[in-house]
Amino acid sequence: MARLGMPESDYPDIRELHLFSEVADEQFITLMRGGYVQNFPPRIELITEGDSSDFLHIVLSGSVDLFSTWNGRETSMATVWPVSTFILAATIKDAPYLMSARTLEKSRIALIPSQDVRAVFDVDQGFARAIVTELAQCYRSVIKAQKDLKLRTSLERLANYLLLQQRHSDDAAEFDLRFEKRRLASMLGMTPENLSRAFKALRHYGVAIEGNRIRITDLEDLKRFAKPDPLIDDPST
Amino acid sequence: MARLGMPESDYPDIRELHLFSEVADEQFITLMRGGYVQNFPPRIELITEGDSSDFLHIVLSGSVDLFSTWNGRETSMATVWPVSTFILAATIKDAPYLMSARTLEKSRIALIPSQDVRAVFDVDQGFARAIVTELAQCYRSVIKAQKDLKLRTSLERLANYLLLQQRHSDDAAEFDLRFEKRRLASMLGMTPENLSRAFKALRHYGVAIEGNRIRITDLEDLKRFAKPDPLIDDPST
DNA sequence: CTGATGACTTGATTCAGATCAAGAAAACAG
DNA sequence: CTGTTTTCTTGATCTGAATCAAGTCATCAG
Repeated sequence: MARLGMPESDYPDIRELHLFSEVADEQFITLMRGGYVQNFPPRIELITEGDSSDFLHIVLSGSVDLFSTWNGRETSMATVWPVSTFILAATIKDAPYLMSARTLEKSRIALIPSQDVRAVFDVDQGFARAIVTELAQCYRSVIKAQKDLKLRTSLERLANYLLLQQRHSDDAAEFDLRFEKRRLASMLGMTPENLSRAFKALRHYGVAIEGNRIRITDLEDLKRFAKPDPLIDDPST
Repeated sequence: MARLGMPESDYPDIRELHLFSEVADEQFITLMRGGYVQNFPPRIELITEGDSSDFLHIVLSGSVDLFSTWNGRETSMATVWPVSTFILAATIKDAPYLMSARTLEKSRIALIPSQDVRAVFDVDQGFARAIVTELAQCYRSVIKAQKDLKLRTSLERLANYLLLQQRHSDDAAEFDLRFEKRRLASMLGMTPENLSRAFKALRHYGVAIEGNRIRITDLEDLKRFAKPDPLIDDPST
């Protein structure tokens, strides 16, 4: 299934990533030649927390769930969409993964040996700079997630999630959820049962739901309840 | 109170930070000359979330609480001890602070203009590399905190916190808490009342408390309950 | 020493959210 | 299409933790 060397047809997508856009051609080719690409079925565990970080992973299509476990419990930490990388920090530090990863759906994943990444990082300043920006971005994302979790109730988290999804759908009044509800629940740090009840509760604040379809009937009302804050909800800052 | 240019007596402490150890002498001097040092009384707000990041901060003595607020609620995110920096990510990205900071006690803080940091970052490869390691470290710390929060009850968090503090005290059976209990509570994501009850509950697992003094009477018992995990509790990995 | 202030504890109550249990709806295989 | 499996919903109950209220203890200024 796997074969060494990335198909050249995948180069452009990866090259467009902020992380690789400033790498010198020569180094970029080196990275690509050393890596490979695999297609995975849904629900395959790609990495397990605690393992050493042998590869930087890039999601080319599909989606990946980053999750963690302790003492028999499990929680979703983040979802990775194409095209982006994950476990960059472990790769750079040459430290064990803190999270496990599994495909949510059929996914195409590029794998680049961690030692190649570290080697290019040492010689290519454009790459080093991009890594800094990426890591700073990742750090800030987790801080925002932490604030969301510590400062808000689950109902407030859901309300803000819906506002974000609406912006993501070009501010359309109607849009579909991007996940299964059970996974959305885990992402928001709640149980499926509770999510179901939360959707019902949001009817009072201008949200109508039918199956996977969300309709925002009163945006102002929802915003008044959700109190979105760029320092928590804006992924770009 | 403030005056431009860092006192040279502070150079060595800062130079020893991993972040600055690989910077070329010339650049280091530039950074130090552009910065300054201030002594702050306890409970002074140093930065406010949302403000633009004008300075990289370094705690030289004392300690600093990083906290966040939303909708009238407040939570402690982390505590910074000497000698280390904070809000590096915001400085690098030239983005607004995501957290506020206040001194916990009388503290000596160095301030280095963010634009200087970014400028040196662009020209000094050793500095860039150190920043990457530092950011990766910060990122992983927050991930661990997130796991602690999502996967454990408050009692479990306290138990693991005590184990960590014990290691920090050279594995002594007795040691003192480093904070006020009310702040410890906020750090652990619980109320002071609840912390008080939690300490009592841990008596059943080999912990004796009297005032600020903790005595671990049965380490094995406590470990059995706390189930410490290096992927959550070990700050070094 | 004495009173005042703030930190800490303790108990009673409330609340958000988890768990348990069962049914409804949707997805899917044969 | 039909039976099976899985997801989703709904209701009842339980639990961890917050809140409210009152008291104790320690610290410190006068």
